[in-house]
Order: sequence, then C-alpha cells, then structure tokens
Amino acid sequence: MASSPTVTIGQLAALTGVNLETIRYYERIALMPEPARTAAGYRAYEDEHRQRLSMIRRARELGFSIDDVRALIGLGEPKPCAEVEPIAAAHLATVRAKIADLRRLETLLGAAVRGCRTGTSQTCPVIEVLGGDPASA
Amino acid sequence: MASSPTVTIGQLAALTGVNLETIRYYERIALMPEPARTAAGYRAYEDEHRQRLSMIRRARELGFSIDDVRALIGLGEPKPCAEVEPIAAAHLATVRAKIADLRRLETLLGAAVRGCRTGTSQTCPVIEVLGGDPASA
DNA sequence: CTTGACCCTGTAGCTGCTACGGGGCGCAGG
DNA sequence: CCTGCGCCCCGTAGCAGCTACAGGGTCAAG
Repeated sequence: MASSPTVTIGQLAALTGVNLETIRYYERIALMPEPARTAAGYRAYEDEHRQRLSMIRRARELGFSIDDVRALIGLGEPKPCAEVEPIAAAHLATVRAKIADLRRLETLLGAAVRGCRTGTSQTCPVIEVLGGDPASA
Repeated sequence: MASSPTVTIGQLAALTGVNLETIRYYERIALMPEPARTAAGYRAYEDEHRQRLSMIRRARELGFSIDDVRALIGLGEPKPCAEVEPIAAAHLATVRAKIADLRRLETLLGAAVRGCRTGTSQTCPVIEVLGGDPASA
C-alpha cells in the first residue's frame, strides 16, 4: 500500500549510498537475495532489500568481512545474540590489534619524520629506520 | 672475500623472513633487481640483495605501499631526506587517520558487545547497531 | 642410479570492489 | 512513428599484494 512498492537498482543505490555495481556484486556472491524482475528483466527491489542492504553497509563500515556479514545477517531471520556476539567480539579483538599495530607505526614514523625536520643526522632518519642491519656477519 | 658470497632464493628467504614467492614477485614487479644466475638458471643473491630486501620488508612492516617503497629506496643510491620526508609524513597522516577510524569502530563495537553480555535488550545490540533505520518513510 | 630437496616458469586464486564494453529498455520531444 | 537520452542488462578484466599451485629441471647424498 505504499506509493512506491519497488525501486530500480539505481534508486536503491541512491537510497542506501551503496554503489550500483556493488549491489550487483553482492547479488552475485549471494550476500543479497535475487530480487524479482520486471518483464524487461530489470531488478525490482522491495523495502526489505533496502533494509538488508543498509544493514550490510553499516556492517561493512564497522569493518566486518563479507563472511562475517553473512554470518551476522543470515539469508533469513535475524540471528540470536549468542551467534552474533562471538563474531563481534572477535572482530573487536582484531580492531584492537590493528590499533595497537598502527600506534607502534605512528610512534616509529613520527619519530623519524621529526628527525627529518630537525635534521641533525647525516643519513635520513626514515631510511635509518629501514636499514638497521647493514651487514649480516 | 666472505665465506658465502651468494645465496639461493630459499636461503635469502630464510635470512630475511620474506616468503620465497614474494621475493620472486618483487623481482617481477621490478622492486628487487634481477640477480645473477648460475649455469643451471638458479638465482644467486649477493649481500646487497639481502640488505635491500630487508629494507623493503621493514618498509612494508611500517605500512608503506609498494609504490612508496619504490620511491623511498630507488633502484640505486639512498634517497635524500628531502625526497623521503614528504612520503613518510603523508603515510604518517594516513596511519593517524586509520587509527582514528578504528577507534570509532572500537567504541561502537565495544559498547555493542558489552550490551550483548549484560543482555538487557530484546534484540541483539550488535544487530541494533546495524539496523538503525527499519523503514524509509 | 635413485631419491629427495631444492630450484625454475607461468598462471590462477584471494578480498572487495570498480570499471569497462557492447548491448537492451522506457519515456519525452519532434 | 522515430530519435535520443538515460537508465538498465550481462560478463569480464582490473586494482593491491601477495600466495599457491602445476609441471617441470637440477643437485648432492647414499
């Protein structure tokens, strides 16, 4: 009973902010269900598709992998907390690990770049960070 | 006048901790120079190769792209600070941006996962984070 | 002389898209 | 009715940065 029961792929892309080609890609990898088609073969999306795609988009923005997304929002009904929580917790752990890694990098790079600017070293401090092992024996 | 003037690709891999196939890949994309060959066609690496590959490895560990690495350690002599510093500074900026992004994720995911564990909500808090927009109009 | 560990080449696969190329459809204007 | 524009269709190739084959050759020990 809505004024616009179905939308085209381009409209869905505009509604959700997901690239049109990406939507087709999601269908190809069975992350999005195949929508009904018009007589001419155009995809006709319902509001359920829009909801699902929005969820996928947010999950991707949160850094979940495609496989994680598949596990989080199965092909049908919403998953129970007991299934969702371990995936989210694992992902959170990898996010934290990445943060820790990046902070190490930040420290090292920051020091090297500062060394460049103060310019007291003979060789470039950035290069020095890379070449800490000139000879083997 | 060293006892082992050249090493095979497998030995170089062991020395540097870089995967053997990755070394060949670096040669293919001209990041590593083509080494001399034995009569049988085996690659024969000198210590210079080992040094260069170690530098590449450290640069990659610091998150520099292959193109950045190419710019940092050209095919010949070490680059001057003036060339190196902008690349390192730009990379540092992207590292900081990634950290900021990941911290946002950490906050959101952390709150959701905690919500799961305290379990007061009807629907899973993780799913709630994903589905904040049930209907369009 | 055989066995096994190494080496060679080239190509296909991975993730998650994105961008073609070469065609159909739908609707508005002339 | 026809044209033209914008959208849609499909399939495939490309991006980074490896990694993993398949199907061979080589070398040194036993």
